[in-house]
Amino acid sequence: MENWDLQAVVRGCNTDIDEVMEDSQIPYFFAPLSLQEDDELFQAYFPQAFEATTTLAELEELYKPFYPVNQITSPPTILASSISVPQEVITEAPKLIKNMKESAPICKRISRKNQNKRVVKEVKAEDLFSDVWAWRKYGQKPIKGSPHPRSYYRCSSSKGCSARKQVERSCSNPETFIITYTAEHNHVHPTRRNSLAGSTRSKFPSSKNKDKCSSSSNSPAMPNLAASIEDNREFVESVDINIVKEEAKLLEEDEISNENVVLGTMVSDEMFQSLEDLDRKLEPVMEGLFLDNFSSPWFNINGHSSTVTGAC
DNA sequence: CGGATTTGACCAGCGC
DNA sequence: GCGCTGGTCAAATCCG
Repeated sequence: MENWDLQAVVRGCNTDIDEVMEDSQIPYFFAPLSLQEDDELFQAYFPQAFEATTTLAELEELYKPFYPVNQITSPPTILASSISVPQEVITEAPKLIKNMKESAPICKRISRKNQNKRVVKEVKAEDLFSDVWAWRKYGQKPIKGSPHPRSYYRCSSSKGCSARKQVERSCSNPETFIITYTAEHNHVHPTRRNSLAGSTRSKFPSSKNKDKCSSSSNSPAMPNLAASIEDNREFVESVDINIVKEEAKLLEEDEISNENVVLGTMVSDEMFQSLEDLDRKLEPVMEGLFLDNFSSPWFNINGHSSTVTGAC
């Protein structure tokens, strides 16, 4: 939970927010706010989690930095005392958001060229290629400010597929990698994981490659190579047995990813689980909250006022 | 030999 | 307009 990389989330905040908000009916509360905004919004709605007492004037101050002034008639008035928040939410939520804030690296602007929807996942090294698609590497670039190069892959499962993914080692947690999926597959899932056939070179290198890669330990294509070779061998031996099981799992992950797209937020699996737990606990609270406050013009869900120009 | 990776060159968007 | 930077191309090379 504490190791997930907020770079992914932060980048997610920079996706085309207007587009996401237009495509969805998501209340603004769950829109991809910047971390600062998210923190402030949460603090505004759950002041008990931060302070014992909060005045309405202070609440208004908290709102100021992130609601678009020209859209606001009057910020929603919420009596802190009227909100009944479960104790565990009060204790867990601030930690979660605090972690988000603290571990958030410098926010990077999303690609200018590719404005397609993006999904970012943080995975461990052994899961780097554990999806049903076949990926062909077509480039690698050192990224300014990052000690690790970024690798570029395109889908080779089908000719003409525009799906791409970028793989970059996490700065905050070098044992994990940030995968950014760009564009969408224009074909169905392969019936079998044909990526196994096409990517053996990256997954299970020969001894020659081993030497080569051991000299460049930060090669994203060969993460933690020495340590994972044995794991990879075991993976090969068990893959036929596990392939159905794995694909089921991956399909499930795909669904989670799709959900992330809808939310316009990119989270690691651990993070997603935590957010889901938090969401479940908040659900009864938020239901009433939305009805009372989010139907007001202040939350212009479908308009174009949701452009966020916060800390990112 | 087919398909993969590597890597330098090139292109385009953005900020100054 | 220019430089920086990220993304892509494509030739060379590698591997099964």
